[in-house]
Amino acid sequence: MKRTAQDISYSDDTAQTARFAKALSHPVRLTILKYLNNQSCCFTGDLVEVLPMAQSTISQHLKELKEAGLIQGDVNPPRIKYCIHQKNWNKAQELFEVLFNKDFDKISCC
Amino acid sequence: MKRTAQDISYSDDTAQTARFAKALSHPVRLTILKYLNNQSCCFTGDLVEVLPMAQSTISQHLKELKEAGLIQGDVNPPRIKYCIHQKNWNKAQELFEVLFNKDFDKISCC
DNA sequence: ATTTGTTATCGCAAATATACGATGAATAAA
DNA sequence: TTTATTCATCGTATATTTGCGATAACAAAT
Repeated sequence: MKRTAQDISYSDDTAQTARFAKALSHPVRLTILKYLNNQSCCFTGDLVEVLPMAQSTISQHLKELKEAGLIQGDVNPPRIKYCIHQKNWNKAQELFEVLFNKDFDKISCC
Repeated sequence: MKRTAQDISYSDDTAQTARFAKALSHPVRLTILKYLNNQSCCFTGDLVEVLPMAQSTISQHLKELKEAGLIQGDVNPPRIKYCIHQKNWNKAQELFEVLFNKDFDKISCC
């Protein structure tokens, strides 16, 4: 019985890092995150004004960021206020730090 | 004349960060990078032994990592030695650091 | 109860990503 | 020259992503 890619199970950290990276892999989502991280929380409508794309498209990107855990939305009728999900944002930062951290005993060969 | 998502041009850093993030967004590629970063350079065959997937699939992931600039391959007939592309790897680290870095004048509202 | 403002979701089309087996290319060894 | 080894590339099938317009959902105001 042959093993294929479907059988692979990755460590929690690897899977989580990949999930975060995927959320960060689109320039629109990066723009949204930078906006939230640097300026303030905002409403969907604020982003619709800034970004030249359909409202439905932006809403979809927000959904992906929310599902990845990087942002959170608080109902503030009739609007929804989006903010960085600080705890998960910190976790993502930590995972990327670990990823880029060389082990001290790395063997260099090139 | 309507503006759509196709018209958007992003800053170099945003585009580059997105490209790096996309390369990091698959657990197999993360596994390869961790392997290279923590242990040593390696040949494609080493990865084929470690990862339970088709050789062609692994080769494809290596190609994507190479195209993203995160690794480099040195011909070492009949094999190819893959290593982290240190300069671009450092650049990626820097871009993610900037991404997660809060500006000091951030306005907190939630 | 109806209307308004805001945002999410649906349905679709096009593009991209993922994985595989089969084949090709290149070099070293026989 | 042939063979063996190693790795890339091709062709293909399936799944996921991206983007849009249209529509639904929901609370607040009228």
